Amino acid sequence: MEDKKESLNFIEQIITEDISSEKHNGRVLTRFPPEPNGYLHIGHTKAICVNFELAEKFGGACNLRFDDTNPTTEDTEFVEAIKEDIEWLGFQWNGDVKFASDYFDQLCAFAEQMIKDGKAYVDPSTPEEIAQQKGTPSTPGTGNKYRDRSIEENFQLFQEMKEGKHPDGAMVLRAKIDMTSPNMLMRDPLMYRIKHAHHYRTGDKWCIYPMYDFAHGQSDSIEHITHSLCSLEFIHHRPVYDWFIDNLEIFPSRQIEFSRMNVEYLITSKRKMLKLVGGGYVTGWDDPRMPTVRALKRKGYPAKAIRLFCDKVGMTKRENLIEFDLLESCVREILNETANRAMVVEDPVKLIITNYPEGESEMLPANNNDGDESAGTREIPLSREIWIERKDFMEDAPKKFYRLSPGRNVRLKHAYILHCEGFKNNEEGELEEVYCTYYPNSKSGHDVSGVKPKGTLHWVSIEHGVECEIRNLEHLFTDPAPDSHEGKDLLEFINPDSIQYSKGIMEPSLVSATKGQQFQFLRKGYYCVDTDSTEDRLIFNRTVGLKSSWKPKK
RNA sequence: UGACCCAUGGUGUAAUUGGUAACACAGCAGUUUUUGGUUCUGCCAUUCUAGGUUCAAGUCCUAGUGGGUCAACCA
Repeated sequence: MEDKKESLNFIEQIITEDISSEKHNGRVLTRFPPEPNGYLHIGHTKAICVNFELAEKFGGACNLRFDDTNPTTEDTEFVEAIKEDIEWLGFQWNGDVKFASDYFDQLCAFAEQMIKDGKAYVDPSTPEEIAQQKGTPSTPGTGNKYRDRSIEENFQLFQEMKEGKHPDGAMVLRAKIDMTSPNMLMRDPLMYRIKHAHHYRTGDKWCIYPMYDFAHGQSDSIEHITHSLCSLEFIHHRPVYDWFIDNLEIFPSRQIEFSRMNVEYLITSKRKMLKLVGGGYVTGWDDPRMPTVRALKRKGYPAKAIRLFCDKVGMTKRENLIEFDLLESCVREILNETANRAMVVEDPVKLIITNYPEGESEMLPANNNDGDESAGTREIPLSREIWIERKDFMEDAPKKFYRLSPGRNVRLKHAYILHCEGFKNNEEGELEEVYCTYYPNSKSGHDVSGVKPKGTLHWVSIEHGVECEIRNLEHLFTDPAPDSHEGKDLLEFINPDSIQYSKGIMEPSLVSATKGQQFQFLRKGYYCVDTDSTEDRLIFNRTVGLKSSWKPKK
């Protein structure tokens, strides 16, 4: 039992081998390298968990480095948001936050070294010409005359680029690798381009900026990253990554790729998310239906649940589409332990306990969480008239309907057993009132009535109940993979009912609930106090429903 | 007309590295329960195809099939 062999995923195996061969003296340093040009989403959480947790598992650390080499898309606002999200997820990065822009001087020196080694050249070709000369994946590219420029001339031109003597797009610095490589990225990749743009950190100091391929590996190397874990889409960059490290003769960081995580109903393309926000399909980046980390948080998903989910999803190089059910199961698993229970009635119907004395009420004790005594207790007021859910009464009920129906018994949670005597419909034929008697000797915890009802209902005293708003959230899309349909726009799959607003009546103890606080509304689901809540009106997001084996058919 | 990555129940992963295909989620049935929640139990269902190596192949080799990826002065 104790010696159960723990299985390692393929990255853990690599790291284990590296440690046992004393590569880097057994040191493990990973990094999470976002570009500060947007908010983190569910897809990022996988990369975050992998990098931070693997480092921790092997006694190492994980750097947070902002890959900020494109001044026109990046902003300090996103730096702050990303840091906040990572901390919320419960991770602490190694030392100070790092920035690729802190390495601009070093990167520039690397470039000059490449030029002096005859391995880089300045090319004034237009983007179209460069693209054309690159060939296609199935046909080799051809070099141009600038490849053979002299070292002195290249050096001179690069200085001019750096000094701002040339306009944007006039020329680029390229690595001289192999224009006939079957790997397109090895066909003399661009190292530097001219951009007379203000950088949010370096200001106007630079007018040339390194490209990803000339910044990422070198930044890893500068930080002595041992294992640079990234998603599969970068696999073709690895030869470039290695080529620069080899030719610069710098610290040999190693890139390892894994498949990104795709989750049903959630999209992770920034462009597509922007479409949702920009088009008003959601209220913003933190709309609880969005796949961003801040949206999931607002919806009530605990950080622990998201991490549990990432762990359960595993680690491979395969394409995947993970069922939304797995995510929800993780959320329920965490919330079941941590969320206090409360009673809230949605779509209420009045129930009158006809033999309960008018004008009287009593306080009934209730556990906040039956599975966790430390969660404490609260008191719930009961009076003659209460709200119950409309769904909990049926005139002609099937045998398996364990709720209210004329002649049947049912328990009010934390209170007494009721016997249903009758009901009244309004003129439209809708249920208006339900009439019951209660067994005074059936009080919860002191039941000597001998009555054994099949079901238990939640309820709220009409006199004491407080109104709130409930936002019932569904998938934003009607299709589990809305962006996978060739020729069809994502917006064709928008779910028009992805958010439904309804009124709820809550037990009075909930009035002191604070933003972000999570509850299980008995028999309903898990709910979280939304940030839109005000002093006098609480708003709850439905985080996830409870599982239910009762399915009323037709 | 190229290169690279991948292929195990419905889904996601595992298999002591060549030795009885297992875990989780979902589904179904039951148990427990003052939540049709929770708990617990059981059931269902798996190695892409064809060759080869081997006493033995999910695992190694070859070919095929299928899926994915690769061209931005983005990262």
